[in-house]
Order: sequence, then C-alpha cells, then structure tokens
Amino acid sequence: MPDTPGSDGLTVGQVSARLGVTVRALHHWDEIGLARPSLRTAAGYRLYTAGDLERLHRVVVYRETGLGLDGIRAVLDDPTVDVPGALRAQRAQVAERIDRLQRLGAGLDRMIDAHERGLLLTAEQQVAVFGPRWNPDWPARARRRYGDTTQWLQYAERSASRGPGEWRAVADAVTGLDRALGDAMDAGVAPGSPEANRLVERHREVFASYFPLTRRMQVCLGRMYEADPEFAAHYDGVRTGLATWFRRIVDASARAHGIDPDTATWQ
Amino acid sequence: MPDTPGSDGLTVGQVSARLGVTVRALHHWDEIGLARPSLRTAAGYRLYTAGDLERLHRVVVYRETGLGLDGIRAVLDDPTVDVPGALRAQRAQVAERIDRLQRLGAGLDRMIDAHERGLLLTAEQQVAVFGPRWNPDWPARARRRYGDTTQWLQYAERSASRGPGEWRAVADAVTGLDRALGDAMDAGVAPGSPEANRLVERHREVFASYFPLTRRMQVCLGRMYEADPEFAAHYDGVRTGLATWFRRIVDASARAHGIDPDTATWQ
DNA sequence: CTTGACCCTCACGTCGCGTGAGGCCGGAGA
DNA sequence: TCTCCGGCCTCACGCGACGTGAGGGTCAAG
Repeated sequence: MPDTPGSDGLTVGQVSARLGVTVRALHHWDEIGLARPSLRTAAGYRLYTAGDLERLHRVVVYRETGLGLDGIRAVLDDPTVDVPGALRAQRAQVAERIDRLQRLGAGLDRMIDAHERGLLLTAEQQVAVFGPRWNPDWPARARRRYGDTTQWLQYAERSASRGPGEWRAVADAVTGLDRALGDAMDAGVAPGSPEANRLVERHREVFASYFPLTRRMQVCLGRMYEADPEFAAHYDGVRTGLATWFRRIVDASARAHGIDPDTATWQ
Repeated sequence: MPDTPGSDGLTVGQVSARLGVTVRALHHWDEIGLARPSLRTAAGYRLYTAGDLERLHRVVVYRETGLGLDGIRAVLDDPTVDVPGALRAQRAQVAERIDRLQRLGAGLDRMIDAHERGLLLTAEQQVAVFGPRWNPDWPARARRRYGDTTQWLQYAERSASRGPGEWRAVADAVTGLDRALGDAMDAGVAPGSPEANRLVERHREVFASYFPLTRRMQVCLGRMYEADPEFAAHYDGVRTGLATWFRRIVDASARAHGIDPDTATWQ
C-alpha cells in the first residue's frame, strides 16, 4: 500500500490541517525554497515526509516569533548564524513596536477626547486659562450644537495637540482682539474704513486657530454674534453695542470683496 | 509677482519641508486622489494652495493615527462617517495589536531563555521533576558543549514550549526505558534479537522528544554513552555494564539496517 | 460514469510608498 | 548667451507573505 496516507508522505491539505498553516503558505514556502517536499506523486502532488514535517514545524515555530522568511531560512540553514542573537534582535524590535503602538494609542485617546469633549483641559485648567467668566460647560454645549459639522472636526483635530500653554496664547489673541474692537468702536472707526477692514482680517486670522474661516462664513458668524444671546452678551460685555458694530464692519468688508452679506451662506 | 513662493501656491518640495512628509507621498496622495493640488504651473509643477495645505494637514493628522488612506479619505470626504467611532475602532485595533505583540514578546523571551538555559524550569522544579540524582548544572554544561549544533537548536525549540508537566512525561519515558533496558540485559536478551531491536527503536522514539535522531546518530550516541564518564556512570548506575550492552544492541541494529557502526558519523 | 473534494500551476492584488531611470524647468553665475 | 545645478515631472518596478480567483487535472466513492 504505497499510497496510504502517512506511509511515504502527507499532502498539502493534511500538512495544513496538522500544522495550522494555509495550503497557500506551503506552496509559497515551496516556491521560495524555504521548505520543499522531498517527494511528488506522478500527478505532481506534493508529498511531505516526516523529515519535511520536522523542517516545516521549525519554520512555524520561528514564524511565530515574527521573524521574516529570510531570517528563518538563515536560522535553519546557516549553522554560523547566532540564533539567540537573532531572537534578541527580534525581541528588541517587538519592544520598539509596542512602544510605538502605545504612543499611537495615547495619541488616539487624545483625539477621541478632543472630539468628544472639545477641549482636553480640566475644568480648573479651563478657568485658569480662560478666566473666571469662562463656563466649563461651553465645550460640551458647543459639541451638541456643532458636533456634526466639518468645522467641529477641524477644531477637534487642532484641539488634540493643544495644551494649556497653546490655549493661553489663543485666549490672549482673542481678548486682545476684543479690546482692539472695543477701542476702535469707541474711536468712531467707520465700517468700510481701512482700519475697520484690518480688524475684520485680524478677526479671521485669530479665529483660524479654531478652524479655517472663509469670508462668507465670517459674515454668518457676525450675524450669529448679534442674534445669539450668549455671544451678544459676551460682546456687549466688552462694549455696549459691540456685537452689532462688529456685524456692520464684517458686512462692509464682505461687500468690498464682492460678497452680498444678506445672501451669504455658511457653506 | 505671480510666481513668488506663497502667493498662489507651494511646490511639492516646500510642502514636504513644511509638513514633514516625503515628496513621493505627496505624489502618491495626488495619484490616488486623496489630496491633489488645485493648481499646476504651465510646466506641470504641482502648486498647493492654502486650502490644499489645510487638507494635507488633516491627512497628516489622521495618518498619524494609523488610519489607512481609504479611511482618511472617508473621514475627510464623507460627512456622514462617524469620526469618533472610526477613531475608537482604530484604538481597539491598536490595543489588540499591542496585546498580540506582548504575547509575541513573551514567546520570544521563552525561546531566548530556552536557547540560553536549555530548560525553563527553576532548579527546584528540575529536582522535583527529574529526581534527586539530577544536577541542575547539567543544562548549562550541555549548552557549553553542544550549544552550537543544529540539535541544540531543535532541542531549545522544543524546550520553549515545555513546562513541568511535559518534562515529567519525558522523564517518565526515559526512566521507563532505562528499566526496560536493564531488565532485558538481565534476561540475557542478545544483540540483534528482535527484542533488542525493538528496544533500540524505542530508544530512538523516546530520544526524539529531545531532537530528531537518525540511526547513524544513534550509533554515535551509543559510543558516547560508553565513552563519556558521566553517561557511563548513569547507565552503569542502572545496571553494571549497561552502557556497553546498549552500544552492542545499537550496533547490531544498525548493521541490520545496512549501516557500518564503525564508520558511522553524527552527520 | 459521474460527482465532489482535493490537488496543480499561473498570475494578479494587497498597502503605502521607496527608489531609481530618464528627462524637463528655472534661477544664478561666467 | 551658455551652462550648471537643484528641483520638478512621469513612468514603473519592488517590497513581504501570502490571498484569491481562474482554469484545469486527480482520486476515491457511489
């Protein structure tokens, strides 16, 4: 009985089942000469002998260490190769990959937090950075209102990489702008004047630390500042009537750039 | 000055320097339509506008999370995609990969230990498994003598996956064989007899738990048992003269298989 | 004689670029 | 004006370890 399974060799399927590797992998290892069957049937079927199985088993063992096929070939065929050394090198690589993945995971956690909370600072940090008039509920409320917009995404992406120091700079820029706007209104700067237009540009630049803002979006924002009680309260807290004056200088600037502020949309 | 850098776009090299990505990556992202420049010069140079830079920056951010380019495309272009969900899925994948790598690292540590110490058991475990006649220095001495042979490699590979239970089974098989050999010698079993040959085969099978043993290697091993004081002491401790008798039954069996025991080599 | 499970050999696809090859473009110095 | 050098362009193959068909032979059983 020369073709009883096991008497002179196992077929790819049988080896595959025994060693838990795919048939294709066996073909591949045969192709590249890493582990070839010593026998073939007349029909060309691969037959793996007991000795072949030995080698295959060693291949499987070293493959599980993450060694590349060339490395495995070296370990199996080159008696001068330093196997424990190769294993230790492999171990170091694995440790490094774990490190990288852990850093990546931490970065992901930060981004997830930024998307969900809008800000990575604790309530105390927020008050310390943005001042006592800051309400720590605002980020969560902003997320509920705008969380499904592209701009929220962009804002979250930026927030992920900002700590207290960066936020302090943003807050300083914003309060500086508020002061400049109030002073200009006090000084009687007229909408459409070069000075007013410069302030509008400055607002766009400062605001870009949250997300990129087009002129049209800025127009919508100006109207929102005026209409939304919370925003209006903020600007009127700087100077009475500032929200309205700001809308007027934005509208005038938009008109100067060929935009009709009454039909402008957010998109 | 329509071609001042920055006025209407940056070239690939400038973008590459700013964002810390390779020029080839920019080409690639252009090819697959992930992030294309809005402009080209007459000569075909890519020119990235401020808006293009925005998009590129977002690509870079999400690429750092390990998201695939198709995933990034979805995040950037499909407003219905659940970004925090995608990030959390990515986070879970990362955690799983860390897990796998940590298991892989543990496996590597075991293999390294097996190669270096020859045995993963503590001295106490060794004595518990192999009995009071066992000397815990033996594995280290064996490594010094045979550590550069293929057989040591195979032995170490097997050792890496053996705990006390498996070693107990091996030890039992060995002591059972020793007893059977001693009994047979006592009973006057003759070298070359079927019973002696069966014992030789049994020895090869038992020994295969250390590493695969050919008949020729077995012949050499028989001579070593007789010549090496330590091995001889062990077998003579079972029965006086057992080492010599064992060599004789191995020789006889080898001759029956067409091997000249006096010229057989380990290879 | 057919069926269905198993085997064979191509040969392309994967993923995100790296790495040339071969050649055009643009600003600066001789 | 010529030349030089650095930067840009478009192919197009390579990588690593197979996955996944396509198209077709083989083998034991009914």
